[in-house]
Amino acid sequence: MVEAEEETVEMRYAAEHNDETRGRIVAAASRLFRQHGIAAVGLAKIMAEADLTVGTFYTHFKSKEALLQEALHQARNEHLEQALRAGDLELTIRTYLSPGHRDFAGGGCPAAALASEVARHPRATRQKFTNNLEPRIDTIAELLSARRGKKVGRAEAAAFFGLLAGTLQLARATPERAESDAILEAGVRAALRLATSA
Amino acid sequence: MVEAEEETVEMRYAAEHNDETRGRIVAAASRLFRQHGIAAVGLAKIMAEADLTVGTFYTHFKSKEALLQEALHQARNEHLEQALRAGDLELTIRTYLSPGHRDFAGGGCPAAALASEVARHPRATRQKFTNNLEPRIDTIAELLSARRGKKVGRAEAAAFFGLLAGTLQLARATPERAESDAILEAGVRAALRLATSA
DNA sequence: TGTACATCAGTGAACGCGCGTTCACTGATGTAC
DNA sequence: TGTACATCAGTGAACGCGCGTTCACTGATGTAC
Repeated sequence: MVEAEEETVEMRYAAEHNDETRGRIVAAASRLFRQHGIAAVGLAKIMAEADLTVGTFYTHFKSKEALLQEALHQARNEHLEQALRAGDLELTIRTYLSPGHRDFAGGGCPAAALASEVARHPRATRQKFTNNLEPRIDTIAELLSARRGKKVGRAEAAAFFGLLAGTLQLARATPERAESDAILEAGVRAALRLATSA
Repeated sequence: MVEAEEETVEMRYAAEHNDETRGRIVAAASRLFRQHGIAAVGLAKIMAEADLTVGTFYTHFKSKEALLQEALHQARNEHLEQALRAGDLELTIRTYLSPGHRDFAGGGCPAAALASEVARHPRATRQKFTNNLEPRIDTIAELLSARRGKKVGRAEAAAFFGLLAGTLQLARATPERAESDAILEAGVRAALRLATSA
């Protein structure tokens, strides 16, 4: 048998067309999952948000779980990224624990919105979730190290991040707005104290 | 018209029988909600867990939402309560951020398990959630005040509690056990530092 | 003490609905010639 | 440059399933007499 040649017949849609559609689905899912929770959002709603019908979903993804993994991989919080990129820990804290972030979960931190739900999903999904968090936590570790003048490890940075995510969640669950605002402000003070202590 | 007399015909099951059944349903719901999430647990599963059939659910509750409110009202974490009652903040922290608590969400803290999901429920439900947390947070405020030798308010205690809940959630979502354990330990150190700082 | 019976907790089947997923089909795309 | 046509993204209806909720019925309970 002679070498089987790769006779790929090239007659499909431009690759960028599919990428663009796939990206629209992931973006819609990422936003809707964070806003309403994973179980509460159906594929029909996601596809409608991406201006498509349900049927074409399986052209792009193997299952809802696969889409979730992709959505967790891609989820970004613009404002937070910006503050981290600027290397400004105090701005990061104030941005994270702001009324804006509290009231706009759809574009916010995936950890605050989905951590407890993701914890009940398959290992592969949890892995995508932590992979997404990892670079952010590493950056926080660097910023904490610089502030304290002493090497701060990843686990310690994760605990610091836990303070931010947990406090935002409590603020979101608190029905009284004034009380919720107070929790955010107290969270900022606690985070700053934790960032600077010996 | 003469005064309409209260001619209550007394011919029903003993009140304690109904209370006992209702309590069994709430206990099952409280455990299952914390373990698998609210949306993921159906009434049939809850009623089966309470050794009843679905049909009788509406004899005891108006709706699933009403049961959820009751379950949030009743949810207790035995070990944590004990540590708080003992007035031991360090034991409270170590109990909360323990592998046991991480691996046993069904009997654990409702905030760590359900905060982000409850945040998307009606105001009345969120109120029940915060009502449940309130005495615990007040106790933490007292313990923090004693440790720091300075009055610590409720919002600040809530932020401290956010650190515990958020860190436990990250530990639960982290697939690598060693990494998860490290996050819990770092959380304990961070909480202790936060508890004692000026 | 024994019996008749009103109450209502509990049963189990059914309701409409939205879910994730499948599938036969349509029609826009872009290459081949 | 124009046309024929293979590909496959997209459509829309259907699948079985479990959901929350309803309801006609059953039968254990415990009081009345």
